[in-house]
Parts: sequence; C-alpha cells; structure tokens
Amino acid sequence: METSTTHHIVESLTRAIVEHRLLPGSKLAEQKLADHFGVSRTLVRQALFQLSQNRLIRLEPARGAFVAAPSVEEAQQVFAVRRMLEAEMTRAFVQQVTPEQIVALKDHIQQEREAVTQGDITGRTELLGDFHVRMAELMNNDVLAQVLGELISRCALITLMYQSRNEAEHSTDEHVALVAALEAKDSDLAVRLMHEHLLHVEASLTFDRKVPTHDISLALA
Amino acid sequence: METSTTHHIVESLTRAIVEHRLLPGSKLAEQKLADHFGVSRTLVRQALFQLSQNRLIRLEPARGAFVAAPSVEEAQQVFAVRRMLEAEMTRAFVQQVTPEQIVALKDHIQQEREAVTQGDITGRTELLGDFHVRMAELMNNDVLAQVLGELISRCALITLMYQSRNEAEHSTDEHVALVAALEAKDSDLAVRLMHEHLLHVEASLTFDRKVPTHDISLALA
DNA sequence: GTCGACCGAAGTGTATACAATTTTGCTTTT
DNA sequence: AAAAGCAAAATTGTATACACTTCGGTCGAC
Repeated sequence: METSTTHHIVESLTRAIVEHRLLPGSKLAEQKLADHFGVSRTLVRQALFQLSQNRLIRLEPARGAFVAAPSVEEAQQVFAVRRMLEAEMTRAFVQQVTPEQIVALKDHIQQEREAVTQGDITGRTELLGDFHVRMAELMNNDVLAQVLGELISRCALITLMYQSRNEAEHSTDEHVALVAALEAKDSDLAVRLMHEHLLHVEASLTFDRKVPTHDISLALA
Repeated sequence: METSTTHHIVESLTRAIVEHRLLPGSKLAEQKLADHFGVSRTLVRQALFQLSQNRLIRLEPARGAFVAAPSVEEAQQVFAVRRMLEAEMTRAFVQQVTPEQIVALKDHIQQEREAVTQGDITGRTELLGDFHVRMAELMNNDVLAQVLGELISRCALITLMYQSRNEAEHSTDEHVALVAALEAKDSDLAVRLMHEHLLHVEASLTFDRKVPTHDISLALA
C-alpha cells in the first residue's frame, strides 16, 4: 500500500494550498483533480483523505473536499499546545546538548536567513517551522518530531497567511538567541526564550486581517 | 466523504486489536475483511488507511496490512512526549481550575474504580487513558485533547499488553492524589505528581516480557 | 542434495462502472 | 415576481474488473 503516486498528489496539493494558489474554502472536485494528474479518482480520493488527516482540507459527506480555513481560535489552541510542549522540550534539550547539535541548529538558521533575504516566502515559512522540528530530531525522539511537525503544519495556512517579512526576521533573531542559551546550557533562559518566541509568533498572526473565503455565512458573520 | 460504514469497520478492528483478539504482526487481508463485513475492498482499504494513521497497523507496499507491534523504545518516546506535554498542561490547569472541573475528574475516577473492581480490563485501560484526555477537554482546548488522545491511543497496544491489575489500581490512586493537588491549586505539587505518575506508568511496561509476534526476524533478534 | 529459476495462486494497486446523493436551472404555482 | 417543486446534470459513494507484484512450491541444472 501507500504508493508514491498518491504521495505526489498530496505533495502537489499541499504546496498549492500552503502557497495560496488554492484559497481556503475552494472546492476540490475529484474528477477535475483526477484529470489534472492523469489518474483515476481512486488515487485522488486517497490523497484527499490523507490531506484531511493533516487538516489541510475538510471533507463533507456527499459534498466533497474543501480547502480548510482554520480559525484564529484553533491556531491559538495549537500555539498553547506548542508552548507547553516546546518549553519542556527545550529544558530536556539543554540537559543533553552536544556541540554537534549546536552546529546543526546554527546551520539551519543560516538557511533561514538566506530564505528571508531572497524573499522566498514559502521556503521561509517552512524553514522557520522546521527549526523546531529539527530540535526534536536532534533529541533522537521521532515521536516528538512527528507530533511537533503535525502541530506546525496544522496551521501552516494561518502562519503563512499572517506572517510578514519583518516578523520572519524577528523569528530568526529569536532562534539565534535561543541557540545561544542552549549552547550556554542556560536551561531557564532557553525555556523562557522559547516560550516568549512562541508568544511572539502567535501574536503576529492574531491581528485578524481579512481572509478571503468562499463560505458565505462566515463572510457575512 | 467519510461514511459511517468505514467508521464502523475502523471501530471494530480497533477493538479487536486493542483487545488482543488480533495479535501484533497478524496479517489483515483485504478480501477476508471485506467478506467478513459484507462490503467491498474499497471500504476496507479506507479503514486500513485510517488505522495506519493511528499507528494501530502498518501498511507495507504491495504486501498488505499488519497489526502493529510498537517497540518498547517507541513507547518510551511517547511517554517522554507525554511527560513534557502533560506537566505543562497540569500547570495551566491549576491556573484556571473550577469546582465543576474537579467534580468531573472525581466522577471519572469513580468510573475507573468500578472498571478495576469489575475486572473490566479493556474498559479499565481506556478509562485510565481517558482521564488525561478529560483534563485536556476540561481546559477547552480541543487541539490539546486530540494530540493527547493520539499519543495515548498510539501505545494502547503496549499499555494493555503490560499493565497488570495492581498497576491499574496504582494509577487510579495517583489520579486521586493529582486531583487533590489540583483542587488545592498547588501547582508545583500537581506538576510533580503528574510527572511521577507518567514515570510510574512507563516503568510498569518496560519490563520486556515476551511479545507474541509473527515477525520472524524480530522473534530471533 | 542444494541452489536457483520458473510457474501458478493469492493479494495488492489502479481504473472503471454503477448507484445514490446533491446541485442546478427551469417550470409551475400563487 | 417570488417561491416551491421537479427533473436533469454533476458529483460523490461503493462495487467490481483488471493489471501487476509478491509468495510458495516444483522442477531442473549443477
């Protein structure tokens, strides 16, 4: 099971959604997608189901698939969970930190900087989130990395929607400060920096700007 | 999408796996399941895919679906994540605790006791896990409740496999102590109790007993 | 006697056909 | 003219058919 064709469709749709070529609320008709990818509806349905598990789309019985529009409230819940989880992750990280891990994180930050200066919005957002996943991976806890990855990708839509360039640079700066605290094995400082960092990221996206939507009742509410 | 027939198959297989009527490593052939449930392979495949997302089964390309046998190592990673997440959840819980929440948790513990005394192994395991999910729900954070639920169900197999009656009673006692600390709004104590509780639960299942398996290479390792 | 290749059975992967539901636009009624 | 009703078209849900891979066993070469 689990073919690479389905995976390709999932990747392609994921990019389209995260890059906002498909707006929240858009309908994803199975036959049209099947025609576009040159496959049968079977594979498209598999891909749509997978995307629904990632919360990138919503499946309504007998009505079809629609690009998700996660509410600000949901994003806030996700960030509440991330603060809980990542504060403790940071504490545990310090307790077993190695020079190699610090180097790996600094390398990652360098990539962030390049994406920011090049104006690569998609890559930038992805890298900023990946920093946190990278920390989990460096702790050799696959489960942690996966859970964190799901949390982050879950609001990829909102994050991308609301994060401006300045805020991205700010995030990178905070990553730098965090790594410095990790390197100094200053547990309390690192935890505090991580906590504040996540608060800042959340604050940067709770300005409720207008979100394009196809949901009439929502648009008029 | 997302029919109730598929959901029924998922529920049925989940029970069978968690109750050990299907042993880890067992093959789940699509046609046999389809015949058993009186549906086509299409719906069975949907259900199997969903179960694979819950980590209850493993899907091997072109080979089929097998009941998962999560390693002790994986369970340890899950518990490491739970300790991180639930310690902070406990701290946040105290900050917004209400009398109604305490009542709800005490009610839940009463259910646990009944399941333990009645020797209802399956219900007992489920309730012991649900206590933690209930805490998340009482905090009005659906995301937290869902993430925690996934973590807990992820190792339902191992938990059920290794948890004895004494350990179950011990867990309930620890739940009682935790609720007392919550009621007293003693944040530090509550966090410490939760942390130790999770350590105890984990310790109770790292005795690596022999696990029946159909994976030869694993059996001979 | 052992190793390897080939063949058939069984099972998974994908496509297509059919059934059931929803949507849409037109007609009819008030 | 607006609303309700109905029928056709479009779309999703399920079953089935077919292609391709894997697994087991037998036969033959060495």
